[in-house]
Amino acid sequence: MSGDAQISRLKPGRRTDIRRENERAILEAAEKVFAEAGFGGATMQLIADMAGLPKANLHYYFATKEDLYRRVVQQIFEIWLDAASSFDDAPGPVEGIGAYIDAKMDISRTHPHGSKVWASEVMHGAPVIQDYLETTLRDWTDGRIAVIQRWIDEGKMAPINPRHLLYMLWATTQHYADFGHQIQTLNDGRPLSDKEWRDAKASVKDMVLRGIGAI
Amino acid sequence: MSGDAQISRLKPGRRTDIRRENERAILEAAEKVFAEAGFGGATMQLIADMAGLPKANLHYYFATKEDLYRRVVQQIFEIWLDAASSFDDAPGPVEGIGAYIDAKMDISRTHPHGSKVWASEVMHGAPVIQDYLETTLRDWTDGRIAVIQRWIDEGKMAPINPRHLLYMLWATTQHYADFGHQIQTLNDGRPLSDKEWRDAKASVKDMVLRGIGAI
DNA sequence: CTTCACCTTGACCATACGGTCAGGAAATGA
DNA sequence: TCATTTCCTGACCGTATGGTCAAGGTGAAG
Repeated sequence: MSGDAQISRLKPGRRTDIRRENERAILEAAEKVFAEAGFGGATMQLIADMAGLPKANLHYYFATKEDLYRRVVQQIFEIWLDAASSFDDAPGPVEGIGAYIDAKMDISRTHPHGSKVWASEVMHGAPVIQDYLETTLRDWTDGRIAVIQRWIDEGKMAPINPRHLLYMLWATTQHYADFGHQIQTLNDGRPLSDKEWRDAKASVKDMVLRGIGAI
Repeated sequence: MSGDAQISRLKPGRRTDIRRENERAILEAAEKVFAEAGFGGATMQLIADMAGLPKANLHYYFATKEDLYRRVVQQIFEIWLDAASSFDDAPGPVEGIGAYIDAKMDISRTHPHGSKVWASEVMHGAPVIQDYLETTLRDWTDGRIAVIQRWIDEGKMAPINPRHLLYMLWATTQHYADFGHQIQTLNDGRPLSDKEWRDAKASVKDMVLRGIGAI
């Protein structure tokens, strides 16, 4: 068993490749369609077309529309959590929160669809990922609140409410993805350039770090 | 004609009352359903049930689902703009931006559904209110940027980028409506109490006003 | 070559949805 | 009272959607 597994990992075999590649293409298309149309507005047909597969093939890899949606949301949540590591091992708020803002702003730029799907899911009452909110997210939040409180106790920042600081960080960074269309419209219809993204990141970091008395 | 109009305004007449009351009930139900299910997930039947009317009656007052949706979004946008007046006639950022944060946080608490519908609309590319973004919102934004820039020039706040300050204000205040479910989950499943809302408002104002060097 | 597990897909189905309509009820004004 | 406008609604329709299925294709192993 384990020998076979190793061999198939080294020499993947076309079968495995097909499955992996098709699932990847479907998930990528699904993320985009769910983000642009919402769960209710998205259709399996549209996802199939975008993935370049017949609709029946989608149901071969993902039993139901809800299963596919669940996978998309979970995928995003994991990216989300990975970025959270920026927070850890930082000596103080300037480094920790600064790196976290950088990471989340980068995700907003590279994964705008995922951010929208997440936002939509939460706005509709988190019917699919409620358990994640109650376990993983709550634990993560509590841990980060403790870190921030420690920084406050050590006099490295002003005594603000750590919970509302986290909300502000989430809101502000994800805004650039979720409301990207509005931002683009107010930017004369053009997407933010590299320079404008750097300005955005710098502005957010400046306002937040100054706002918590870290600089 | 004008005489009749005046009379019917003073003594409304049952006809007018019926229309106004039914339209109000439909719009209220629609706002909630659109917020909870998105445009695609909402059904006219569900809105009708929630408004206590047969579905066919909805189509008597609103020709299509899209017409009804459009009215809901417009309604929200107007509430939005009214709050913006907090910004004007303020001697400086502490009063102006402070009042704006107060007003927007209050709206997030009293009109969470509307905020979600707006967010959903923008996230999906603003198919219905794109023209509002390009005209009314852009003009409003430009005006407010000018005001902020004046405050900066007068030395009343730090030289931050006014545009990104506005984005932060929108993001942070609306987060309490759009992500209210997540906030409630992280609050042990309970909605924010009066005191917790006061804390939230105070925290946001404190961080923002300190962040822009106004206090 | 044969076998077998895995993949592919056109055709099909039941359902639910937005929207229509005809005919009746109710209110208003003359 | 009668005529007219407005309002109400059950029944209906065409369409689009999520999902199914049976039949066939394809590559790897023996």
